Amino acid sequence: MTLDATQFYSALANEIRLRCLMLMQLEGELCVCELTHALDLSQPMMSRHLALLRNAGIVSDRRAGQWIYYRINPQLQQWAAAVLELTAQANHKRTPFSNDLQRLHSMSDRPDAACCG
Amino acid sequence: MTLDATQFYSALANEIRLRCLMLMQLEGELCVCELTHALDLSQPMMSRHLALLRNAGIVSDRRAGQWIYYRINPQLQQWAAAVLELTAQANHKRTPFSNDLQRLHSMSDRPDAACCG
DNA sequence: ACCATATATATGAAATATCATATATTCAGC
DNA sequence: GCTGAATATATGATATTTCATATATATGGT
Repeated sequence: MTLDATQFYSALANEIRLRCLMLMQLEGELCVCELTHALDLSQPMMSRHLALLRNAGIVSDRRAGQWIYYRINPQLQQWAAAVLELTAQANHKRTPFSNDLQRLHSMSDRPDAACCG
Repeated sequence: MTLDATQFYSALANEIRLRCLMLMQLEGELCVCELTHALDLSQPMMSRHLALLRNAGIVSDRRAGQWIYYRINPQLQQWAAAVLELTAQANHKRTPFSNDLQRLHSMSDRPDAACCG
């Protein structure tokens, strides 16, 4: 069950997945539609990348009604969690991450995960 | 000149390159023949992966006579350097990294980089 | 309660793009 | 010319994307 380093970095070696992870790192829990909107991607493509992250144990998911929320897996090994945190701190003001955050915040009809999940 | 996060993680997303980086992180400067021996790979293959790391700005090289020494680039962005350090700390006792270190240390006729570089 | 419909997400299969490896060759310094 | 190292090319393996379709939950009308 232990995630090895190469597998971990392979998951991060894709811009779409890294952008998702950065958003989760900064915002906590996000549903698929929020991520899809923030990154301006097709839903199947987002679903594919989230499945990969989920199978690697990097994110965990939770269903709430019709929505499925993803977050950084709270059981992720400490060093890997630290890597994600470092990456977010150092890069969140740079493209494409800052744009994603902006698109997320300007989304109307967001399900209210952050406040009452 | 700034290394973006996706490019950085793409470089780490390969076991051979990660093993090289871990050795450099732990041992400092190493020449191609030491890396080739420690990882038990062909020279052209090692050269190819080192070229990728060099082009990405993650390692720097220095010629000394017939040998070329590689190290983690001292000008690597701080967050990326911290990621490598974290990864080494958390993983150096695990396979395959521990085996590489052992093979390196048991190599005879090592060029004497560590002591008089 | 039942049925039709809408919304959110996941997945199978095929097409395409990217990456890794092996072999042969070349280059640079002694 | 020998040794350490880099590059070129061909080939095989993996990853990514897209489209079509499937599942699961919610909603409105009867």
